[in-house]
Amino acid sequence: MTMKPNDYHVSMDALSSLCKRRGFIFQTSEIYGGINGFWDYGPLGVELKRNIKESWWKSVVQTRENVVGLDSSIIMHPRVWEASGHIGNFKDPMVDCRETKSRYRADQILVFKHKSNAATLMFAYPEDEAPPAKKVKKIGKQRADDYETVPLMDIPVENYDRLVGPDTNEAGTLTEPRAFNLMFKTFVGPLEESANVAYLRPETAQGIFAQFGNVLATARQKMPFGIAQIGKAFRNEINPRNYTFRSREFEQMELEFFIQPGTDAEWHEYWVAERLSWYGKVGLPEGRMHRDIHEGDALAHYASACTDIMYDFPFGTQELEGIAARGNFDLTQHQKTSGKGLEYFDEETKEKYLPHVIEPSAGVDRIALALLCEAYRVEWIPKGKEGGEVVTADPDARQAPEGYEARTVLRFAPCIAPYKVAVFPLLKNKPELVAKAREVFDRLNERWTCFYDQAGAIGRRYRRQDEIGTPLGITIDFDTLEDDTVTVRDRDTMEQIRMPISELENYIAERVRF
RNA sequence: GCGGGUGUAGCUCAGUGGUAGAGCGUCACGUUGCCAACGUGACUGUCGUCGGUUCGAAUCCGAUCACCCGCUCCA
Repeated sequence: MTMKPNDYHVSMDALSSLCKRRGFIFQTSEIYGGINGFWDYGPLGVELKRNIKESWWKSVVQTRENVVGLDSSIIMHPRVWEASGHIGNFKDPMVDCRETKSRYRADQILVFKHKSNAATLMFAYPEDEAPPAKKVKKIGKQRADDYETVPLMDIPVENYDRLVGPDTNEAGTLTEPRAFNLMFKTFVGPLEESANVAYLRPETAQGIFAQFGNVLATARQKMPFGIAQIGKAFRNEINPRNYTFRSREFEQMELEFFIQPGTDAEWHEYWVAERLSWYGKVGLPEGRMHRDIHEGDALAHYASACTDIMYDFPFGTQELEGIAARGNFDLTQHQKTSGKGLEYFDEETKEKYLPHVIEPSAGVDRIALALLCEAYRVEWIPKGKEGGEVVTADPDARQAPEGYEARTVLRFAPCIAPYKVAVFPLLKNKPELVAKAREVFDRLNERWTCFYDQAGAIGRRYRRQDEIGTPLGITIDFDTLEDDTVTVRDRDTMEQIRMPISELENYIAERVRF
């Protein structure tokens, strides 16, 4: 039997409904009405996330001699954020120019406007420059003598439509001033004083840079080598949206891979390829994955390359991971701000340098969401026992066509499925079957997450497991009592094979391997 | 942030001023020899929250919160 590819997009309503119903994802503190941008993972969701993180850790850290792990604290010294540029650039109200994409501090911008308050054009300019008298003449067709200077903050936002930005000749391109500090602020110690202000980290990366010296001194690593970290990060997003995609509290998996300066391009390419291969293994097909290569203006000023790994979500193609070549921007900043030397002495070349870094930075929650979107199918299967082709349901159709019935299934890659195996006695009122099933369950449960179920008809139990993505179902029947064989039912094909209990562990190990 | 929409049982939803409902699900018992069977019974609600109008509000009004859609935004 051939399966059609998942060539349609699940509706996010249907997905979030299933996630709630089956215990993957809940709204945080739901009984109090929830909070925008925060989500909880239920019993199945937490297993899914653990599998994603463990798979990443294994692939990036444990199977590599030259990558080590770190678990840094969420609250760090505030000067970390000064060094990284997270404080300073973003604590003041900013205005953006929609046309030139420039960003200005609103309190450093002045406005040249007509003294009479007439509805003529107004001209914004930086406070350290002279008023733009020429623009008044050329674009505004007015006399500069009739104009006066006022702070930008005094201009009502509703008049921005006749405000010309500093680097443009067109009116109405400036956004209203907005505070851009997206870091959560808190206080260390019981006194809420400004001296005690601290921040929840907006990324895990800076913990790695701040401990670069200690790891270098203790881990006996030589260039190139990496430091990896998985942990929570917090951003006070203006507008969380798309289910769990943009949350205010989220989990990152970040690697800082330190390299000799000049080898940036090759290592960047290497990690893009490594990471794409990992996405394939956890179940995101090539056809749904894209690289977004940042160039020119889209590149941060310190980066020499950045490739985003994108996935086709139902709500659009969105970033799962960014892989940036950040040069030595961060180590330079921390060295400067802390006054502590962070240079590396290369015994081979007898050179001392600040290593460059390649940073693959992935969002665990986004990957979990992508895996759920990808895995979710409603299939129409022929009624009756045998034959007929399974088709992927039209997502807009409300009912299966005549002769078919709907089946909801999460086709997770087995390595990330919350439960690997479900074990069923064929009938619950036959003590011999139940006893044997418990015996098989206990044995398998030592190695894998297993689910035992004896409630209801066997077909119903299979379907329940389909809906939570359990790849294998094992049924103990009367033949088992005779010859110690069981049926193993495949989630995707719904086909069954008969197998001795003694072979089960090898078979499962092979099927669920990463 | 702006505009529109929606909030009733775990899920999907009906209920337009007069005693809170259905299907599915969940659980128990019985039945059941492999793909959402059946029977009986049980569970679940401050009708998102707060306030107002009214003799009386799930229903009308206001505010607020959350979610969805479209813009916007996303170092």
